[in-house]
Amino acid sequence: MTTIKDVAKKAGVSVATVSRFLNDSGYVGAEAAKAVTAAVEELKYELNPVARSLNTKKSNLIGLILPDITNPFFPELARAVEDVALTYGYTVVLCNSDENPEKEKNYIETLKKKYIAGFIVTSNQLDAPHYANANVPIVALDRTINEKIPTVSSNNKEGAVMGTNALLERGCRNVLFLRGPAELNPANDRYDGFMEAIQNTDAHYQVVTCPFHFADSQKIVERALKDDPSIDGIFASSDVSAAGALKAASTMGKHVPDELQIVGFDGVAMGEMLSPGLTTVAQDVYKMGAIATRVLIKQIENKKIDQSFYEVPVKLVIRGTTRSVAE
Amino acid sequence: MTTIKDVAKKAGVSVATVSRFLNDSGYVGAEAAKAVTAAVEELKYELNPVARSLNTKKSNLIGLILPDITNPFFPELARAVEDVALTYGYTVVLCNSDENPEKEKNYIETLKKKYIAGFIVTSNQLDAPHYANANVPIVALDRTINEKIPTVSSNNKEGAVMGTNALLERGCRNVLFLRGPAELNPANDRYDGFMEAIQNTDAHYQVVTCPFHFADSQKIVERALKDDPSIDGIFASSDVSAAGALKAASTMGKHVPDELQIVGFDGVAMGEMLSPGLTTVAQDVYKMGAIATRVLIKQIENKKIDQSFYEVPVKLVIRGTTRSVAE
DNA sequence: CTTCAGTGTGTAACCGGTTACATATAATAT
DNA sequence: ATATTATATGTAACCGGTTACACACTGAAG
Repeated sequence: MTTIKDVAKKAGVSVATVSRFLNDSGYVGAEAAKAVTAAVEELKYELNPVARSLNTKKSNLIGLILPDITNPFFPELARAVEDVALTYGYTVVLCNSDENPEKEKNYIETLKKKYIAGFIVTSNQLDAPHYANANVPIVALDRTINEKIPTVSSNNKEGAVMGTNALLERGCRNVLFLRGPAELNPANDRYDGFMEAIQNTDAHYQVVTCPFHFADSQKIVERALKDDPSIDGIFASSDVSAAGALKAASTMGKHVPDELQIVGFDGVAMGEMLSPGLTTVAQDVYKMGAIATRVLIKQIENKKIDQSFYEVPVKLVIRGTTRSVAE
Repeated sequence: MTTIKDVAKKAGVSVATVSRFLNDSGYVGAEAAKAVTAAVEELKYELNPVARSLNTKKSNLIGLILPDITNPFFPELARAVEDVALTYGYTVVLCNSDENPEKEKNYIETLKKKYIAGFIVTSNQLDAPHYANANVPIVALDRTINEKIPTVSSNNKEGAVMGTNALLERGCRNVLFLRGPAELNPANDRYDGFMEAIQNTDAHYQVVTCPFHFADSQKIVERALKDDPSIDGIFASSDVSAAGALKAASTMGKHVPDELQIVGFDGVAMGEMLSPGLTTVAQDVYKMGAIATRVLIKQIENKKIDQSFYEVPVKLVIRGTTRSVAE
């Protein structure tokens, strides 16, 4: 392995000059620069990032902390983070937290020892001290941590309004809202949007709390449909729940979309694979991940960040679980 | 930050003794050991992994190279790798290669500079030199790289036999096999299994090559169904293709499973969300990832590995896209 | 002709560990 | 009693970089 010393010798300068040249810091004369360039080229020198880290107490590692990569929402996020990180020369460490604060804290501690550059975090531990006091750049994704930490999120409330209206415009008069867990910020925002859209309307509605879990959602919807067969529209706070609802409709012989219309929220790929295809409020998950990563890198590189809250617009994707709108 | 020197001073010994004690290498007297333990405790000393890496040219980083985390097959794998890695004190770096050899090579080079401990690789670049000559522990997942590199894989061939028989036992007489891309080892094994199971049978069959892609699969199946309406069974080499087939059946008004039965391969979570639920040959993806990681870590820690090929059994999961078996 | 800021470069300390080597003592073998 | 081995520890070099500091030179300002 060739080191900076080899380069220095070959170029006939000191290691300090080579280092300065490589880091574009301090003064380096034109001749020295040329000699170093040539030596680097000839020896195929590549800087040792570990040695650098030890000095600078910095690295190009980014930690991505998420509850569970297995949840269909996250892979796309991870993909975006990795893509953007790569173009900026950063490397992504994957951390499944299972929403467990101990695990999160552990990751943070472990990676800080490696001089991790920063974290992108998706967590429900809203105001956990290990984030607030982490003393390392952080960007929160999809869920607010605290005011000092930049957040990127979907426009959940507006999305919920859009989704609700989609159902109403298509003739639903008795809507079941599948509300996500109260600990989740986005779930609350979606709930607010739903309420805002439906409240001054003559439509009936009911709200049921429902985890973002397929089988549970299915069960909950089956019961709701049994209790009130006149439900003609379901707005689920997540696509997984919507899939559960669709399955419930299928097992109970409710025809979708003729007897029952369903709208999901998320826009995961699975939605189009269902039959009928799932109408949903699609988040631009990739974009969220990409923005989060760029904002994080700006923070890391001490560049000014213009805002501390980024809201990514959401889009209604009409597929087969809703009818064409009545004029 | 407290360093090994602080500990040495506090314990009244030299840094060498502290290091030896911490690494359990060389001799350390009982008194010294006690003093060091106390000092570590009192100062809350934690070893700096970067400094250690610089010396030892080792790290506890594991690279996970996969085509695209967005592909529903991989998140579960990643999850398993991360889980196991964590219990052994390793950290996982996520690498989306897009099957691009340049990107793969790049990751390997970049991470080797960080003294990465090893790689888990899922790649189609079967005999790529950057793997064969990587000079770092590697375990291949799901796809064979070369003979020297341990591989863990599903029992694809046997699984395909099971899937085919499931269709035949349930009365299919004209089976369409959706064959995966020829570059993929598992696709070939599944094809072999299908052929073996169907060949000495009086059932008709046809084989169509079909990428592991939903919309493409749907289109291909729609055409096949149009060309030959007597097809009464489809065995897809992947669940995503099976989902496409199911969708095709739905758009063409073929009732599943009465007129057409479908079996997939993979066992991804999406399968149960479809209506009807997808009958599939399920791989134990988590187990594959877990085994791969353990084998890799054994390699890293220079422990003997008993075999170089691990085959994880596959399981037939019967759901709604197949009928109950005729007696 | 000083003085001083800007430019260019090298020496050596330092980041926080590991480890080869030297040295010393106690235990065992011959 | 002496040689040999196992145990125990410290000193200092080293891993491969960064950077504070000292020093030298140049050109412009006063």
